[in-house]
Amino acid sequence: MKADYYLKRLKQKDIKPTANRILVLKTLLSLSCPAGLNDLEILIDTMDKSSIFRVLNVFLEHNLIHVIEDGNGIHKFEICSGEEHCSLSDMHAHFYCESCHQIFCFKNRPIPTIEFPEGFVTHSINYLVKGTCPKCKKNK
Amino acid sequence: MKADYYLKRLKQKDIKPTANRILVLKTLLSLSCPAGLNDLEILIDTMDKSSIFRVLNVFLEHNLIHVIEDGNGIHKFEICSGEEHCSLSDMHAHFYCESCHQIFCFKNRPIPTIEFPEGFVTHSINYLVKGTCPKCKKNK
DNA sequence: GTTTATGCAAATTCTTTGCAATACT
DNA sequence: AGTATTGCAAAGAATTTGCATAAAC
Repeated sequence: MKADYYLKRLKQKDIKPTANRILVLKTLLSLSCPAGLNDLEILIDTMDKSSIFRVLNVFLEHNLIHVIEDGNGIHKFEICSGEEHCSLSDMHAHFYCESCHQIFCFKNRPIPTIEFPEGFVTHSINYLVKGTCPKCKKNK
Repeated sequence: MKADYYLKRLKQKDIKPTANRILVLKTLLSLSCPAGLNDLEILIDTMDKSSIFRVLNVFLEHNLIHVIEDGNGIHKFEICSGEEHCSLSDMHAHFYCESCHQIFCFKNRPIPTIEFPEGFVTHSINYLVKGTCPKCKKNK
């Protein structure tokens, strides 16, 4: 049944379900934080990094995941929460701790939107706050 | 007089003014968009890339500039607008065109802030909207 | 049997560092 | 002289591509 769920998510976005794609999806779903390519390579030791990379690209193109950039120019990938459509209201704020380099998701905090001039079409929004997390604040 | 202005900006942030630093500052001030290391290297052909890199780092440490990440994990640097202090209210929204890869600054649009739980200390905020700019929208 | 996906290796791109030479005070 | 800055070269880190093999339909 869990397996069915993965298939469903992939089929929903018109992604042909291969073993590797299911594996990547499963791994992303198991995490509470966005994961980078490196993180995924460590978590999935049966797959080559380039294969993970290509699977992520397929996921991106089909709007199953989206990218956020952590504070260091590294791409982190995150499953779109809405099963149906990865909408703007889906996007939430992230907090990057400059001390421990961890990313925190604030799913309950939708990103406030801004009005742009005529002609600018918004696809996605990154709202990243950089600072110090409670843990690192204590240890100082 | 203009030259004095550069010196003033550097001195304000306790940065020893060298010829190269003035050059980088001058270049950054001449641009309306955040510039990446590569852009700067092209614009400043008298300086080695590593020197520009190190100057930027000095500027960062002294809060003369801040980084924003464009949509592709590339660091773009931008002068803090306030001469006195690079505050949160200084930060503004950016728009990244996924088609022509250009970054647009919306200096008049301050970033709406979000409440984080107790203990999270905010240093800076990146608000990056990705989408299609008016020009690229037309050419499609 | 044709198309699609995968793994390996290597190329690219961007960032960062070591070190010797230069400039500054 | 002594410290800080710079340029060159090369190392690192992350991403991306070419190509031959393997899997799927």
